[in-house]
Amino acid sequence: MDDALRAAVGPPTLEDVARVAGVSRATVSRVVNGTRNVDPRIQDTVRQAIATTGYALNRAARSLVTRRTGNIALVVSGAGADAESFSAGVFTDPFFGRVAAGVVKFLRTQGVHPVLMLAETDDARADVLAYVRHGNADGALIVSTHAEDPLPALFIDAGAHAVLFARPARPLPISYVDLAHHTGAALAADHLAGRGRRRIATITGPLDVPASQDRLTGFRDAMSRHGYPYIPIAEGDFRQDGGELAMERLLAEHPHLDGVFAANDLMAQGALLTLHNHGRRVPDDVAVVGFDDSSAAVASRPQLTTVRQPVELMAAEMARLLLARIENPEQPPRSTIFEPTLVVRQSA
Amino acid sequence: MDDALRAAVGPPTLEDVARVAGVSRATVSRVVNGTRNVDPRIQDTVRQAIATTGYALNRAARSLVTRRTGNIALVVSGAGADAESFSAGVFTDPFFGRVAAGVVKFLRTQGVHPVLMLAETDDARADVLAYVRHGNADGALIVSTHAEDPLPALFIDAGAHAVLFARPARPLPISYVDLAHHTGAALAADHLAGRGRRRIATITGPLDVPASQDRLTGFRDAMSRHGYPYIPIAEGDFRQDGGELAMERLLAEHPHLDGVFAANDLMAQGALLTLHNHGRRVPDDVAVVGFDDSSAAVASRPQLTTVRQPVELMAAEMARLLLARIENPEQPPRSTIFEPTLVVRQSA
DNA sequence: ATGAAAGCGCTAACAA
DNA sequence: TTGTTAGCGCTTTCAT
Repeated sequence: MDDALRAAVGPPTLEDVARVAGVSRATVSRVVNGTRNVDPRIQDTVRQAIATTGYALNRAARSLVTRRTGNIALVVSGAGADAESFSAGVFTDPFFGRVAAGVVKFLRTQGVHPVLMLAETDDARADVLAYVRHGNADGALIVSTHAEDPLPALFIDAGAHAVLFARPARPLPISYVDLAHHTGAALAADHLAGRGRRRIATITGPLDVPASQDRLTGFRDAMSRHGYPYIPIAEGDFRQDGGELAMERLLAEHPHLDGVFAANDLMAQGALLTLHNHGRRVPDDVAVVGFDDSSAAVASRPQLTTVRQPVELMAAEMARLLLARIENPEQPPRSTIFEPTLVVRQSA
Repeated sequence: MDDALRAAVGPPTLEDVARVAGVSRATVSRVVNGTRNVDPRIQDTVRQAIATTGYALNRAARSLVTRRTGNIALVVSGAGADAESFSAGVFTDPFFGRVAAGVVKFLRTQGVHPVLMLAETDDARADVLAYVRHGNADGALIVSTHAEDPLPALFIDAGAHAVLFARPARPLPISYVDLAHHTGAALAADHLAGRGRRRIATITGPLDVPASQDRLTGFRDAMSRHGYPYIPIAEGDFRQDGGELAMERLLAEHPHLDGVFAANDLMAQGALLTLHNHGRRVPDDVAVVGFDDSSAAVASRPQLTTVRQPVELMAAEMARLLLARIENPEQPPRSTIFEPTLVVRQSA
């Protein structure tokens, strides 16, 4: 009778479980939260009661008192250039998909959930910041698409928790994960040199992005170790079109080149297209090495030899760093740098 | 003094705003929620106070009383085939990125936030269902990657709100958005026939997926209207590899074909590669039409003539349908079917 | 049109 | 080890 009434009223609460188990709300709460200091036999009783009532935690209620939500913001942030096309483009980039996959898979082992947010305008950035500042998420995972993204600084100023994917353009007291780009580029250089290539050029990413710079200097350093002090370069934009155009320029100025290192796979794919249009066979005439090991690497023909960036692992680590920070806010910013590996396929 | 104390204590609450504005909590709440019956002058005062205090709503507290979270689950659900590779692949598909973009952009106009979830195993599905059943999200947007996804039925049985992207394989009392695939395929057929192609074949998607079937029958119907009752087909898997292989088979059996309709752009891209390997020029020797107008359509060379699916709009509508359902749970399931358009580029 | 007050479900002192 | 109790910040009757 009483039970029937309750059933109609809503989902079971701690109170219901307590009544069924014949204990207090507090004890049930302790069991639910895995606190010690609860008699094993009572624990069993409580668990029984939880099962029979079909109890599930109300996160809003918990959140109200603990001031934790169990949610974190997964933010894709841009410099605010062309806001309209931004969202379409960024989510379509296979890179972001890998980040999302890595984050989701790690977070669910922790019972934490990612809230997807876009921060492509000043207003949107303010919203994101307000959202986490006001406790609607416990922190933010920020993936910036541009070098001068103001969002990380906003988070720092507000004292809100955040972890970045990739080192910020200017030093900031904030945690991030990144790749040893220098090492990765050296892997590419060694491979190209090892295949006997002598006239080697490189297509860089946008040079205001730290990763682009690091890949370029890493490549140059390694090549000069191999005895090639001068490396022709063409700046790209990390997109396929940019790769095509850059390759055109390189070919115009250096028609006899026999090796190219592109700073990401999308541009390498573009380079492949241009080379093909110019009748160059890959890898016979020109060897091409990409960077990332994204889906583009296996989608292109020939498939790309490329420097693998373990994006999913990096994303998981980013989430781990954030949760650690939330757990222990005193802890200073920490960063993790991952080591790249070379994946040899057909293009070089 | 009192203010300084408060500032150290935490973010401003309704109470703080009320004190500053010299009104009661209830009045501030009414202003915040846009309720009528508040004196315009008092509204102004309150808004002032909100601004000066930097007040922002605590969603957990609201959620506790309204039993709404303002969050919805954005679920990518698979049949559970190979759970491991699933997440990597699905988020990398440009299709999912477009859905996410459309959903995020629409939801933020409504002050609602999407929580990203993966449902690739039975356990994960149970988690997702429990999550929304227990009020941690107000409903779910489900994007299934396979025909026999059990998740929609689970939601229906549990009485939880959900809207699907694409009609389910077997009829279900649930809202969804979809495309007029039949019409889209006819667009492709008309275009191919209009270009004077006579020996036309098609690469289909997995034939247990409704969309694949609809595109196939739509294509056949239109072609027979053009006087071609027989159309060779090869079944693909909606991925590039599958397109390559299907094209191989088609070419082996019908070496003289001069037109191909692929049921999505990824497979069309694969077909392009195979055709190229066999020395066929596109569109001169063989015209190719894709489907989706995804990023692959502009990334391939030649760029694809394709049937455009307005995925972002469809995703936004999906979110709109869900919010409407949450607002008014009595309302029966509703579906919206979008019209495709033909985008003519270079491949046909 | 406004205010007073109850209470949403939970956690965390504090007592016992 | 367990129970009692006081809120967390908000919405929402019910009075006024």
